[in-house]
Amino acid sequence: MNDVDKHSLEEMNRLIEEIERHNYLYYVKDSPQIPDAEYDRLLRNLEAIENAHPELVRDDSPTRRVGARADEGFNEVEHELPMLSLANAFDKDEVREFHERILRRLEVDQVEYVAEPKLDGLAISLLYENGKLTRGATRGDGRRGEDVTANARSIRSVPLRLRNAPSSSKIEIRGEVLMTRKGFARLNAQQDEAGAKRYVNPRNAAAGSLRQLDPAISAARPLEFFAYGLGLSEGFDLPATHAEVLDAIADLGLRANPERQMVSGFDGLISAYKRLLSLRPNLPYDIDGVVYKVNDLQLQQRMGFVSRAPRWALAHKFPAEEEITTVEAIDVQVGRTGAITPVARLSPVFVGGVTVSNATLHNHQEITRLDVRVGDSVVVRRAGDVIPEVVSVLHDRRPDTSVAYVFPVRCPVCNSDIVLDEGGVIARCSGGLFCIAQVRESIKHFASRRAMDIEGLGSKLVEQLVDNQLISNVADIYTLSAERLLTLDRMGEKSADNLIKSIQRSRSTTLPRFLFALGIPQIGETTAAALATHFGDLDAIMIADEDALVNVQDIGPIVAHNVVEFFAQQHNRDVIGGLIEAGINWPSIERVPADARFKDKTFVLTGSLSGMSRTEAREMLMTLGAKVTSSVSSKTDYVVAGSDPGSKLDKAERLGVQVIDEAEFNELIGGN
DNA sequence: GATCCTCGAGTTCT
DNA sequence: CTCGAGGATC
Repeated sequence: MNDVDKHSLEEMNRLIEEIERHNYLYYVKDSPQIPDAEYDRLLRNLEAIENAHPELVRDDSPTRRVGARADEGFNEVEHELPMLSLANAFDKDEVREFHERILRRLEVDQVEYVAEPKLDGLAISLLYENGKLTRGATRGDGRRGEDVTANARSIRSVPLRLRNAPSSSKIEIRGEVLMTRKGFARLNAQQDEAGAKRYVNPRNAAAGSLRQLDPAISAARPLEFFAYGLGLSEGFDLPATHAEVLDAIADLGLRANPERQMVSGFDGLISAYKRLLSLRPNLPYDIDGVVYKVNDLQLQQRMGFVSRAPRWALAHKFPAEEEITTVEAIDVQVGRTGAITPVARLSPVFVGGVTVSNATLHNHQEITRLDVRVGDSVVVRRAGDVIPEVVSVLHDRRPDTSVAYVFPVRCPVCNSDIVLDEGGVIARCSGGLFCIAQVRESIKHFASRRAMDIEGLGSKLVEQLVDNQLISNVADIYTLSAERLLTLDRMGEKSADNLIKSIQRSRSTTLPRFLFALGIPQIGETTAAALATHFGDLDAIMIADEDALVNVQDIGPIVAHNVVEFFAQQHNRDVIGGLIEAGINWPSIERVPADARFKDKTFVLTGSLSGMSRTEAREMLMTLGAKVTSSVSSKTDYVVAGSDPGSKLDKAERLGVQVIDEAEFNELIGGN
């Protein structure tokens, strides 16, 4: 070997070592020390040397993650130590039994466990011989699995070489391959673009990706690996506890789950379960439970196995996020704007921790996309706080007698024609004021918290009032008397009195709230506030023509037209007249001084503040001239993060928007 | 004419 | 919270 080659070889080995170190820092330590671009540069440098000296290329080089296509499918491999399954527990009592059985068998009064999330992916085994990855295999039936070495190599969080591995060793790492929720969403978007089939959930996507015959496809999929234990371990000193095993695995360069924790006793198990359950919605990947393992390996051995599951471990499952149920009926709802929304009435099913009996089907397109019919078996999903949705229809379970769903052409409430609006997606009842459903919904909107805030006048009561013809428009609310209210079912003196009081309170309001309450199409809280500040009083808005309206910030020709149209209708003018007569009043708009402290500053509030409600904070900011919006963008000046902030915080950090906490916020506004 | 930003509207259950 | 679309901007 000449000097040049020798130099290249040294440089190549140095680069491989450095890349492996950064992989370790990134995946295991979760603290990258160099930007991604710098990492890519290292990879490219390595590639350049390898291209110049093909004869020197090492097969464990990080550039060699993607191998050749397996045309013949996967070979079967036998696990030297079977990959066992875990016993499941679905409630506390089963966990208590598990714990008490362990205490009894081991004749101890307390026992320590490791608790970690049960990742919803697929189990694989990675075999490292003398530190090099030589085989990756799926779990299969536990005894035999499929050889997916080529695809396992393409996963970035699977090191091709262990760090500090004993020279003569055979170490089998076991863990879970999964796809993050973000990666899953991205993949499905790509599948859509390519006209390919969508995956149902991240687990299926991970399984499908790992089983691609072409490792190049597998490599392009966002797969991740988390180790949860050891299989075979020859030439490697086993520590005394499972927690130490996981730490040792991390030292070898693999990622163990960062949420693992040691707990003690039954109460410890349950608190770990609760902690992970609350963490669940915020984790980047799906988990379907918690795994408890006796920490002490000697004690594990004394516990032994039952059939194919260890007695020292238990999977405590969360309520499933997906369940199968049947569609009993498809109804349509009529919204305040006449929007016709189809709703699937479901046979009640416990999913994601609550009982779900309704799920929106959004619109006729969605019904066509799903091809859902009454009588169908459907998969319903509810993850975290997310609203339940019908994910898919099990078409092979469809009864022979089923008939295709026909979208109604007439409003089920008022029998008016249903028309598609411009986009062709939203169907609307053309009944307008003649549709009692639209009247009911617009009254509910008027009374709602963000509008006139009439406490006690909720959905049920509005329906009662309208159905009993005590009111037929929003002005009628102010003609109600306690005596009339008492004629309603389940209405006592106290409730009637309280309602009259809150109606009275609502007479004093603000112009933006009043405008919003009217329910003018396309006029929400923000636009209502813009109208109010621009024109100053109601009369000016009512007589404004389209040209005048488009001068308002964020109002264009379409919205302007809606506003003019609304005030042109005699009925609307009458109702507004009635409301003013009934004593609705608001303080005249205080012009925000041009030198206001936060003039032209945009704020977004997230999480809850301890000192004031979000609404209070918003109103305070607005009086100081600030604009308060609901979504973060590059134009946002400050994001105020209270406790338990939502996804807005992540976005703010990504966009580099200034984030301030409650203390800083108080300081900022305190200067006034 | 295309692209980005933001608002409005509708949604489930406790 | 998410989707669709109006409005602003280049």
